[in-house]
Amino acid sequence: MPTEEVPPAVRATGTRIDPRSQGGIRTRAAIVEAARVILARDGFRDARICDIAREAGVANGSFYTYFASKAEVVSALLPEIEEDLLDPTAGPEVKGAPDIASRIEAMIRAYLDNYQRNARLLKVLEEVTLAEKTVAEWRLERSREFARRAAVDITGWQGRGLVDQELDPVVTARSLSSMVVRMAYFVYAVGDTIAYEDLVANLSRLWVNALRLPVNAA
Amino acid sequence: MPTEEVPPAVRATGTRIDPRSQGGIRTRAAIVEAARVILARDGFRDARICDIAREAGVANGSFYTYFASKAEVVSALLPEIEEDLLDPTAGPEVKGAPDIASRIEAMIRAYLDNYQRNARLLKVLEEVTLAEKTVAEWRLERSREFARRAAVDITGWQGRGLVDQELDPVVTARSLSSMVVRMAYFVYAVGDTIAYEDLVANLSRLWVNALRLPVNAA
Amino acid sequence: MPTEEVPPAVRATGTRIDPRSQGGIRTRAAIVEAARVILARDGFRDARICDIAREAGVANGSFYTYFASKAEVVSALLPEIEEDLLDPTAGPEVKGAPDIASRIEAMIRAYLDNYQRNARLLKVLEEVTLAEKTVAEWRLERSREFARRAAVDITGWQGRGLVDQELDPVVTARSLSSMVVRMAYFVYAVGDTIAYEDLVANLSRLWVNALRLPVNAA
Amino acid sequence: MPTEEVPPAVRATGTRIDPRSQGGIRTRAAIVEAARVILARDGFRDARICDIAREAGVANGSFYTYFASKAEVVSALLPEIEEDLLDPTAGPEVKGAPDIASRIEAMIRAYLDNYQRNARLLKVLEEVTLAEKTVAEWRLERSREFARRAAVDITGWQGRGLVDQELDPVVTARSLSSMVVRMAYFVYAVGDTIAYEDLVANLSRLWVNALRLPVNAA
DNA sequence: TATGAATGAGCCTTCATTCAT
DNA sequence: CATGAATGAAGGCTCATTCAT
Repeated sequence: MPTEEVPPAVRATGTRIDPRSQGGIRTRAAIVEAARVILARDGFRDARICDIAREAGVANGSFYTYFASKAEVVSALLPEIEEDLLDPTAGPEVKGAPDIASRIEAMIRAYLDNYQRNARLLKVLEEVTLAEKTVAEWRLERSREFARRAAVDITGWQGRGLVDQELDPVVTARSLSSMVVRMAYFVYAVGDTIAYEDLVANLSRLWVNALRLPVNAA
Repeated sequence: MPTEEVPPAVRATGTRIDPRSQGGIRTRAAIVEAARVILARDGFRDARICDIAREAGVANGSFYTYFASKAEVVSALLPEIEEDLLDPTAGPEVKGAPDIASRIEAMIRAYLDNYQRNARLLKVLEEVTLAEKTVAEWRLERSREFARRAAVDITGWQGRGLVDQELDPVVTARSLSSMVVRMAYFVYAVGDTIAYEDLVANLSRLWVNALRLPVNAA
Repeated sequence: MPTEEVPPAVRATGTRIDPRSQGGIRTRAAIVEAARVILARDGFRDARICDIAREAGVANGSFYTYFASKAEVVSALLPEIEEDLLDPTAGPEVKGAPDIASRIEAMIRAYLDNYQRNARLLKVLEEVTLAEKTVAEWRLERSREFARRAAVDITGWQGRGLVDQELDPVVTARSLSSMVVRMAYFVYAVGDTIAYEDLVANLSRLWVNALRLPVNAA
Repeated sequence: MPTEEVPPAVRATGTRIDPRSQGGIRTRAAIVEAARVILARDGFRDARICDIAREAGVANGSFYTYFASKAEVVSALLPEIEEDLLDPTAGPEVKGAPDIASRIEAMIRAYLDNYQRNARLLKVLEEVTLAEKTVAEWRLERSREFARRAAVDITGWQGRGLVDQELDPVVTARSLSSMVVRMAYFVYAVGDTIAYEDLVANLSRLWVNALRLPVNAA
């Protein structure tokens, strides 16, 4: 038990470097990529630092040159996941849809497709969210941001009399998104079996109904 | 180590007793109750067998007289959680509501209240679901069962022309439930801040809208 | 990096057992004895827990059943060293001396002899004192206690007009003891070479002179 | 790992440069100064090479351009400490004292003052002495040298009949110095509390008494 | 000479699980 | 059935040291 005034944790080797050299950048990237692979394979809890290091082709200690913990390397992975998750909304299919209902369907479809592609990693994200407050907060912020943007649309539609005026745009956006997220989680992460087209059709219709959108509103 | 690859050597000896003596029953119950306390306090990952044993006031080894692992004691906790979760649906407020919309609101209210009361444990449930296939399956089954029951209602309403005919009753029930579950999770487990009444009002209206229920249908 | 409110250190497995069973007592004793051997051999810094465990003939983890750290096992060793150190003062040779000067010489002789016997361990003690505040405090307290007792003698002698009235009994006791301790350290721990009898003769004479004790005062 | 058993593989490459360029000299000096700061802050064991390097504003590897180990940089610090420690003896107050007793008191005062100023570093010195044979030897040599010089005085005084003829000048010098050193260590490094003036007065009187110096001998 | 990332041996520590009493 | 000490595999993490640039 350390008796010194300054507890070790304070002096901790917490200072991880921000690579300056070319090699450093490459190594860091290799570790992040390896983490993606190992985390997808083993999940957060069962992923071992040494496996990530080996997968990255670096020494055990090199992991700690760039990250202080497993949680931290996940944080580094987050922005990539973020891009993945946000792209759908802005994808060409969504924008090109002729009416709002079609856009909603395209968005749901894009979300589910993306979830399916990244199911392993998104399950890990779920796991880390539970374990790491910082990640939970990041994720909450992302959700809110996403909801805020969706809320802008909803508010616009409300202004045009297309959507139930009594709904709170932000809570509605969060709720309907949650519905999609959760169903994607059940189907792709937990293993529920629902036919893809049934799922898309129902979720889309539930969105449209829930908003009270006229069928062909554009 | 991924759940599905546990080498035999590590796997617990398996044969756990089903207590016959009075003392045995009491001991087992003490352990289950202690597990509830410790899991709520520390979460699944951080809960230690020895802490549970101490909390139960029994020796370390006694845990293994009744359970082969942490996951197993959680399984023993499951029925209690199940009751908690299912009670709401059948609560007097739900049954006594004058119309369907009120019943839905009462149900959502009951669910949220219950979630709030058991937030810690439900967060653990989330955690274990991620970690333990058996629990994930149990939970999936519970969700389906719940959805099946809700689907019966929906189907009935569809038969009476009260609800959108195009919705698949089962997928719809699962989706709308997921929406509530997820929002409860965000608000009570992750820490999002949404005013309770706003949440209830919106979720209720989204349910009703999504089903296309006429306002005063009973 | 743990994100939980309660830092791990607080929930730490700090609770080490106080052995209840016969076997437990024996094991603990074996570890303490092994620690004595290994510490004497390697010093505090270089002593490894695993070496102590092996020397004790127990598993690595068993060390932690009884002690939370190397420092803690040293603390367990302390009382034994204490006895060693205090015995001299009360030894038969000291008590049986015909006059005060002889008693002082006997005491110094006893102290040096004891130091020589335990040189390795006392060097370790020196090391731990520097590294562990708790041990430093324990040692300081021991020194003071020792000085307090010596001060009683000095005060008595002052009362009888045998000793320089201007000396502060406590500071004097501490200073003269320090002189002996330090010389013992130099000769037996650091490796200085001074003939034993020269050392005893000089230290004794310095004590007597310093106190201004008449040669044959009894 | 005990100092004397360092396996060749672990031993540093050895050949360190003796800087010829201006820059080299400055870099080396920066490292030494940084070592002084970090060692004073963290102690020998807890001081890390990388911290010293950072403090010096040089790269990690640059440390090894000039020093093969932590112990070696301490050796480089030694001469500075030496100066600090020896200066007192030669300080103006000591030389200017009217009689021997006053000189002794001035010397003790100077020593304590200096110890207080450098307490942190002197504690480190204590630590390194325990850990590094070479430093222990250096220090022993310094002590002897100091004692030798003091012994010259004592011998002189004996020749003039001012001092107890039975004392061995060298052992006496070492012993009385040890007394002062140890008390300084206790008060300034370990944290004992003795009023400064009491300490000075007692130590001075003990010196004078121990030598049997007539009060006003000059 | 300076740089700073890479290395990896090595020690610490935990805790699920067993088993003799 | 209860006890509680013993076990030891497993992984985390550090940091002195090297070496290519």
